[in-house]
This record gives sequence, structure tokens and C-alpha cells, in this order.
Amino acid sequence: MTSLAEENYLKAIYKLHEKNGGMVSTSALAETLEVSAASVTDFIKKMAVKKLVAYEKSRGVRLTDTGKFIAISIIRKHRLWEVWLVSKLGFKWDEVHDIAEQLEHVTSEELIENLDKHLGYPKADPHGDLIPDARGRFAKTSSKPLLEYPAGSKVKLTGVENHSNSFLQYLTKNQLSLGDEIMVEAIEEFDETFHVKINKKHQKLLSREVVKNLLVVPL
Amino acid sequence: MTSLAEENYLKAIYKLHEKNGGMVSTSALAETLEVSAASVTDFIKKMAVKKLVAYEKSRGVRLTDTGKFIAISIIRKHRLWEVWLVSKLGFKWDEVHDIAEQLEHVTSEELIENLDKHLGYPKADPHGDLIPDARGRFAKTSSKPLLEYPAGSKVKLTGVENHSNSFLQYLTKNQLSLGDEIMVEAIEEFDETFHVKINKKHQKLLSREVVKNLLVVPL
DNA sequence: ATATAAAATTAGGCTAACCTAAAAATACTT
DNA sequence: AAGTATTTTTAGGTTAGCCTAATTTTATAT
Repeated sequence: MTSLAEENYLKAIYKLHEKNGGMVSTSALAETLEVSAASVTDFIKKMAVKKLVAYEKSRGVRLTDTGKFIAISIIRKHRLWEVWLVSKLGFKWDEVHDIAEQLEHVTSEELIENLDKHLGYPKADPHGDLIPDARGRFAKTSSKPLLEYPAGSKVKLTGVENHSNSFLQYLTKNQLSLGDEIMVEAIEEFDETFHVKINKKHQKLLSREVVKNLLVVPL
Repeated sequence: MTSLAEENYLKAIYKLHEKNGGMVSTSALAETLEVSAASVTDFIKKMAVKKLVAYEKSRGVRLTDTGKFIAISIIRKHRLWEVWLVSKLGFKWDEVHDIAEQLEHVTSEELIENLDKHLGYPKADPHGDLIPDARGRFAKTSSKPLLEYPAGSKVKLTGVENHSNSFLQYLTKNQLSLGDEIMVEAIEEFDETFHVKINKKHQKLLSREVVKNLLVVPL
């Protein structure tokens, strides 16, 4: 069995690898888990004995297949719970993270499969993050930051890169929701501000920082 | 904040007090929590410092008002989750205990209030146990074991005293469900076997052991 | 290539929640 | 009321997961 601490390490290693690639450093883990580097060194050595990670002294860790599968199944649980919290319990998308963080550690395969069914087998969580299937596989997606699209593009908002409450609340306040159609009318050469039209109706100005964090697919 | 261990102690003390009244003994706690008596002594002393229990050396513990409130709110959470598991996720009543045991420790007032609403403010869990309100108050009930009723009584099945899987499965197999009407046609003087009619249709024989564990209200 | 800075590890310690074995307190039996 | 049995407590110890301070290793800059 994997302990709570182990699960959190696995998830953190998985996410840091997603973000930066390659091995995950002790300091990066210490930072995201908010523990000392010494604790991390200690802990990952024990995880290596359990074959959850491959550890190369002073160089970092990577997940083993087992570790990776467990990490993904925690992410699966987290995202399914987030869907539930928003679609069934009426929470807003900026309110669900901490609760899902607790729920994701509940262990019952049957529970998760029944939850998945209850939710209608959703493909993505409320932030547009893909939900892996029970075998740990993710669907492929072609979503990229809106920033990478040229003027004239017509796209659909499918997710957000940044999950901070302030960003989510900014989007809510500005009536931007997943599924919205975004037409790029012009881009300021100077500061990369985007002039867009949302759902063929509202015109808006989006800063570089915003469009960098909006994930979209071509329409 | 109360730790997982503290919550489990509080719940155990609450339930043992319900069952036996008076102070709860070290050995009874050790038994239900499956830890050594020495560990219990140790732990309840710490809980006493935190004012979760009143501890009288060598005599036992009782809950303080704070401890009692926390215990009841854990029971509230447990029962609400059980309702959810059965009514929304399709679990059977003999499958939900262990999962609810994990879910009950998730901390978010808002989550529980939203769950309560989502479930339509249920009054009882799938075993007929009453669900306390957010302020820790239980509705009054007049339910008693069927064993205490004389021949000729007409009652409604509202709960079970015994929550063991084997008993729950026995009831399922014999098509006895909460809400059923039970008419006591006769009682064997010799062994207190009950001759009953269920929902005005099926005749059944229920052993003393069974009727002792069926909670009913008069009709 | 050497000096310095940064990152990682080692060494030694802490706390929460458990344990066993021995001692003390309480309860039971006659 | 005394002696035995049971329950509870005390004493001392373990493990998981964390800590700080000191040391070693790796990276960076001249």
C-alpha cells in the first residue's frame, strides 16, 4: 500500500516531469511539497527501495512504471472528483482544488469506476485537463496556448494552463468559459495584446499573459 | 485541528457510550480501535489535554461538549456519504461502510452542506440510522426492535440494529427492505420465532435473533 | 582550471501514534 | 477481608515523516 505522503510525492514527481521533462530534482520536489530538501532525499531513497521511483544519487528521480501508474490514477481520481464537485454539487471551478486534493486519496477502485459512470465518463475536468482512463491512458489533444495562433485564427477554448484562483476568477469575471469560440481579430505587434471576439458576440482585449494561459484547439 | 486518529477515537468513544452508557473504558476502546490498551491510555491523556475528552484515571473517559460535537459531525458525514454511495452511485447497503469510513474524514463544511442538499436532506442512512443536522442534533425516533412487539402488531421496518454484512445480506436475500410493512401474525412461545406477513403479501418466519435486530415503528 | 555559488546528502533529532513488558490499581470470589 | 484475576497505567522502545546544521557534490563564472 502507498501512504498519503508517497502518493503526494508520486503526484509531484509526475507533474514536475510533465512540466520540465527529464529527471526531477530534489530541490524542485522540496519546493512543491513544501518540505526540506533533506526530507526529500530521505524519502525518495525509501521510495526507490519500494520501486516506486528510480533514484540516481545527486542527479534526481524519475518514476518507475508502477510509480507512474499510481501517479496517473491519483490524477484520474482528482479530476473525476473535480467534475463531480462542479457538475453535481454546484461548486465553482476555482473552489474545488483543495477538496479534490483530499478526496483523491480515498482508495476504492469500485468507487472510482462508479463515480466515472455516474458522471457520464467525462473526458476532461472543469479546467479542461484530460482525465486518464482506468488503465492510465490519456486521450490525445491538440490544444495549445492561444498565444501561438496568428491573427485570423478561429479556435475553441478547451482548457487553462494556469490554475490559480486569480486567473480562474479573472476568466469568470470576463465571461470566458470552456467551450467558447474565440476569433482572433488582431494582435498588437508591440505587446502581443490579442483583440478577440467571443462567441461571435463580445469583443475583448486579452493580454499576452492571459492568452499564454488559454488552451485552445483550432475550429 | 483534529487528526485522523483523534477522529477515530472520538467516534469510538461516542459509539461505546451510546451502547453501554457511562464512562468508556480503556479496554473497550482498545478492542474497537484494535490497538493496545497502553496506546489508548497514552492517547486519551493527550486528548484530555486538548479538552476533547474528560479523563478519570483508571476509570475511563467521556466526551466533552467539543468532543461530542466533533464525533457527531463525523457520524453525520459518514451517513451522508453512505446515502450518496447507495442512492447515486448504485452501491448496495452492505458495501458502503468501508468507503464511507474514508470519506468521513474529508474536511470541508461547504462540501457536506452541498452534499446534504444534493441528496435532498435525507433523514436516515441506508441502514435507517438517523442523520444529525449540521448543529449536531438528531431527530427523535420511536423505533424499537421488533422483538419487543406482541402478536397482532402492525409495524414498519425503519432500521437495523446489527450492521454486519451477513445480516444485511440475509435481509436482502429474504427481500426485507427498509419501509416494508410487517404484520406480526403469531409468536412461538417456545423460541420466540415470529410468524409475519410482509407488505400484506409474503409470509415469513423470522428467528429471535433476526427480530431482535430489526428496528420498527408502529403503524 | 580554480574559486565560488548552489544543490544534494549525511548526521543527528523531533513528534505522533503505535508497541511490549512490568508494575499498579481495581474488581471478583469465596 | 484476603487472595486472585483482570484492567489500567507506566516505562521504555519503534517507525514514518519531518526538521536543522554540517558536509559533500555539482554547476557556474572567471
